[in-house]
Amino acid sequence: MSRLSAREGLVDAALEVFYAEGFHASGIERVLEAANISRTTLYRHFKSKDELILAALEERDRRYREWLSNYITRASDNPAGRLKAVFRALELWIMGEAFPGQRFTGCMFVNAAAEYADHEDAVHKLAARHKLRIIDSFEKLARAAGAIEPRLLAKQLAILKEGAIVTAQVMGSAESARQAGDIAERLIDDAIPAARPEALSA
Amino acid sequence: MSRLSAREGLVDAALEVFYAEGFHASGIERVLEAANISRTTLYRHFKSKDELILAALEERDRRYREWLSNYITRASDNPAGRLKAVFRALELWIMGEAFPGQRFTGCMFVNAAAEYADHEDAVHKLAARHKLRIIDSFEKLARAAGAIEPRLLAKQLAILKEGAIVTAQVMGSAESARQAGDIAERLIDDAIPAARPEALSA
DNA sequence: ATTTATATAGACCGATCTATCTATTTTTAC
DNA sequence: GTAAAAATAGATAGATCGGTCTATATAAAT
Repeated sequence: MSRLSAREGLVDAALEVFYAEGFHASGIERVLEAANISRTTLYRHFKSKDELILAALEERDRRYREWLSNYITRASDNPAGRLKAVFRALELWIMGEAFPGQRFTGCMFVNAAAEYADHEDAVHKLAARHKLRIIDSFEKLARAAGAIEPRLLAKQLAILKEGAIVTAQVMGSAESARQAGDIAERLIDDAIPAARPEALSA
Repeated sequence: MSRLSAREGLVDAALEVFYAEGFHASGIERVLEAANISRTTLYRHFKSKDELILAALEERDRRYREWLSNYITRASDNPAGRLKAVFRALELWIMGEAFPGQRFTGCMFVNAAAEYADHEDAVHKLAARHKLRIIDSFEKLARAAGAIEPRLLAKQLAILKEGAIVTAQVMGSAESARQAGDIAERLIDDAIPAARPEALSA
């Protein structure tokens, strides 16, 4: 194992442990045994638990947005269709079919922001940045789809997405994703004149 | 101080500390000094930290639903208006004007469910019960308002509510409450034939 | 093959965690 | 006013926390 893959294994284990069991609740020891690595090695790569948490969240941000992007890109060839596909992706995620071997326990960034409530905390800031990136990607699609107010539509869809995820996490059911998706479809159709059936028939 | 108020002060302090700083991150000591009480007294009233957390969440559930109910009841005299008023209440809460001396750090039950991810955990169950009670209260209003599918409307509004709260917590802004409220108004109007302007003018 | 440099495992550190126990004070009862 | 009962503060226990240190093993270099 090169030193690069040691770091990768560490981040991978951190992602798994912190997502499944929380940040403060999980000791470094849990990560070490999950990564099958020793304390010294961890502190050679990261100067503190917080740094490891930040690295894990950076990786989560990367993987999550890549997964979502891939899913909606394959699901539809037009921007409006891709926005609608987001909520079908959420449903799969909630049912545990998005990230193999990883049980759904809500959005890792929401969970992180909850444990690190201070907005100035680096962890919290990273969570906010992730959400902003998601909104930005929605906005791009909304603009490409010809939405009247792309930023507004993006924020509305983001609210629906968060609501569906949190509800699923707390209640333990995936129906919220479908319900949010239904609302989203109406918002998208209303915001994109060309995509409205009425406009097409006129 | 009677023994009743000692318990009350303890629950009050627990609510404050755990909401502001998280459950695992807050030691018992922080609660003790906030309540100005000794260890022994705590363990006379609660047999463990978990029991104290459960008691604090029970109290939060009581206070929160009472606050929301009072707000929307005063805001409007009809069920549809009260449902719409929910989102104005959220905005006040996010801005820190709902619970005096308590900075907004998201929904305490969402935060609790995040730290206690196991659905069988008593804390998680309590969080789910709170959300169910909120949905039930929405459903009653929706039914009273003459909604076509009261349960569905209630769930939709709940998703919007959760989305607005989580977004506000992570992003640190109250605009999500207004945006969710705008969507909610459309859903409510669409679900209640008698309340639709078109229907009235027909 | 021997020296040098690096990575490792795991003992160890002080601090902090939840929870208990004891010694003392305060309250209650009459 | 005094005895019985209850509640208190604070010391303490035992476990675990994040983080460091040392002694050993491995790899690289010449």
